[in-house]
Amino acid sequence: MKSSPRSPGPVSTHAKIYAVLRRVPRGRVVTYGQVATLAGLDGQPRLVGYALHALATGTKLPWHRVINARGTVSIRSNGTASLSQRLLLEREGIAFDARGRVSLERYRWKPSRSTLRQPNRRGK
DNA sequence: GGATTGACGGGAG
DNA sequence: ACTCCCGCCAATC
Repeated sequence: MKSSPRSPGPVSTHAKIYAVLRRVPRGRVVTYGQVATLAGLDGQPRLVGYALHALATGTKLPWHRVINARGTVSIRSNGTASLSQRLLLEREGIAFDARGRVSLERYRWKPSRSTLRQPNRRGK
């Protein structure tokens, strides 16, 4: 039996989030809320942020591709935004606005039909 | 084991 | 378009 800490499900919440994160292709970004939805935690974007916060420094996960719904790099508890995150994204070809915002309309990752779990995004 | 926090989102003003 | 408030749930102390 798995020594699941206090995970309600068979897989820990973090694991689900990390699994989704791994699918985010290079040059694309996703919002916390979107990751939460894809991870089966629809409506709990904070859990995503918490999971990312627990990531080790040398993680292989593309954590930098996760930004908030405003299209900006989230401010850490540190009080400052991760500058490296922006650099990593720009390095992948993602352009930032003069105000430091990314065009979600343009870079938001759209998962394949197979992994599609999104209920119905604001279909513009 | 209870209380607080936290890489957010959405609505309301 | 921006700011403030509340809520959700897990992890931490």
